[in-house]
Amino acid sequence: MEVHQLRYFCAVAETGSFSRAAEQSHISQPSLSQQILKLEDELGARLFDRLGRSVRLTELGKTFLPRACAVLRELEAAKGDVVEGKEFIGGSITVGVIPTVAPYLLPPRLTTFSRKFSQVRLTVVEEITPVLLDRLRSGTIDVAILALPIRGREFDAFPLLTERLFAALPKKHKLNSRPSLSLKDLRAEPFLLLRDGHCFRDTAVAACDRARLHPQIVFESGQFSSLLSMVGAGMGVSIVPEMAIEKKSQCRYVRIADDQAVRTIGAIVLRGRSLTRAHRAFLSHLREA
Amino acid sequence: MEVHQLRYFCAVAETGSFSRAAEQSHISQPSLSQQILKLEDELGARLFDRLGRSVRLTELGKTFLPRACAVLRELEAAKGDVVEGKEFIGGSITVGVIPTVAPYLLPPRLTTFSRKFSQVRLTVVEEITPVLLDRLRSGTIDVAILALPIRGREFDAFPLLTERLFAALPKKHKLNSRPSLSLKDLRAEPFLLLRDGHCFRDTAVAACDRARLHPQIVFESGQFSSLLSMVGAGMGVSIVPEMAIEKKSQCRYVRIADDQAVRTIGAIVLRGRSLTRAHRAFLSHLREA
DNA sequence: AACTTCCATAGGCTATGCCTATCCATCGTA
DNA sequence: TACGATGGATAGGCATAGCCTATGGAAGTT
Repeated sequence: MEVHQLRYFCAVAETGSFSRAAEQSHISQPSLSQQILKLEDELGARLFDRLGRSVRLTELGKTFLPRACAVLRELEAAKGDVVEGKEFIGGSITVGVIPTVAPYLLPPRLTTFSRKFSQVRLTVVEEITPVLLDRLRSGTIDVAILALPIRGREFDAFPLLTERLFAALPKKHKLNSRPSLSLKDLRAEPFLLLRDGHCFRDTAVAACDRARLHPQIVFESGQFSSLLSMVGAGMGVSIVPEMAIEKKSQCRYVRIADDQAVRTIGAIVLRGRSLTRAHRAFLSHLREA
Repeated sequence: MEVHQLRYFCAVAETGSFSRAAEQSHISQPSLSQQILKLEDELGARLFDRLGRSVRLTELGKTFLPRACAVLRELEAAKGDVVEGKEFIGGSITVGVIPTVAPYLLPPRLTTFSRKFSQVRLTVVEEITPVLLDRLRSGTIDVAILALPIRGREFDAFPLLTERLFAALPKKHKLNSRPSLSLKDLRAEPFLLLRDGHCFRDTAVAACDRARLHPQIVFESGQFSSLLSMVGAGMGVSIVPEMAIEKKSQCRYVRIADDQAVRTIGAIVLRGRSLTRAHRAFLSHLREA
């Protein structure tokens, strides 16, 4: 039983004539005849009485007609749903962010996005990178915003911005006046760093490694604001990305003059996943803003 | 969008794998792949995300799945309806009868039929032959019971019985003692006949014509019982079919010795009309009884 | 009786769905 | 890192099935 057979059947039922139905269906009368015959064959019963003059539904045809119509209606509805679904910018997006980005980059962009696409329900979760990657794989988040690069070809990445790293120094530190400094200059300083698991800790440690620096770590925290408070209190120095700089804190910030002392923030999605219009809108909004 | 594509789509959604779905659908994996691709192409969007390991429905696929299932369900329902409808001996039959048969032949057979096939709703209408033919054509009755033959190849006929004609005579008529008589013997008698339009009038008149008899008609009625009452009252003679003989009436009946003085009762249906099982059961019941 | 109308049949062509073989990417494992 | 296993996509060939035109045959019309 094929869709076109049902179409032809309904056309004949509607017009009361094979010829008319064929015309309406844009096929030749014999072709339509064949398909009706075939349908009747499969059902094992006649659907029409062929009287000399006209054609009339049999009892069975009468019971079959609404069924056939229902199938065609359902089909149209299905197609319509898809088209609509494609046009529609809405639905929900769940975005995951690493903690060292969450407070700085996202809030303003989320509000402008939500204003622009009020149909889209945004959910944000804050997790460290490996958790985000797992959640991308399992589909519990759609997009992750984190530090690039991510190894492997498992994800598609969209870089958003690259920021320099800064040394955070106590207010009265002797290096404060310098426009920039090398990490080597911090050799003697006690360090405050993010806790293990935070990718920016790795970024900072990598930068130190390149400078042959093996810092003594005197404090660890899960968030920059704690580190900066401690730095302001004179416990030591730290390394922070540009976006973490708090103007009104007790710290001073000096740019680190190392071309590799940067971090790149980007959005990634699971490679091969099809993106809804909402997803795409979100990604391009992130890039524009 | 074809039915088999929807089937494959549902199979993939169910099994979460093209290969598994292909196996379940008894086709090769490439064939299934092709059809899914084609479906996606027509819809203009991906229905599945092909991740390395497994396959997952896209947002669009998720909305499409229940639709596709609905179509398939409707289709099954339609098919089921037809099969059921074929098995079922029921529904309704409307049968038309001419007035000169209605009171005699039908009642006993209808009751036995209704007892046997209690699911079938029987309706009877009493009309003269041309009206019955029209109603067969228009489909407002399914079967007509009337005097054969019917001219033309417009109908299919099922002869039921052939009955002799009898002369109905007043109780004290001189011809009463004869075992049979010729119409010529009635040359002198005043005649009572059915009204014009009743086919049996034509049958009787034709018989008279063959006997070179041009009867003087003194009474006309639409039913035999009126004629017979009048005959009993001595108004004249009449011609009646065997089934119209009323044993307890004031008349005497003498067989007419003319091989052509018969009438054949039969059932007819519109040629080319498909008959339901109920129709066929009714026709064969008429013949058996 | 010729003509028209309408559905069915016949024969040929093309498109399409299915097949096997193969490719390519991913994933698990030595 | 390299290799084999798994799973989907691609390529090419074949058979079916739907469509076409031409024709047949029955019924109704002029």
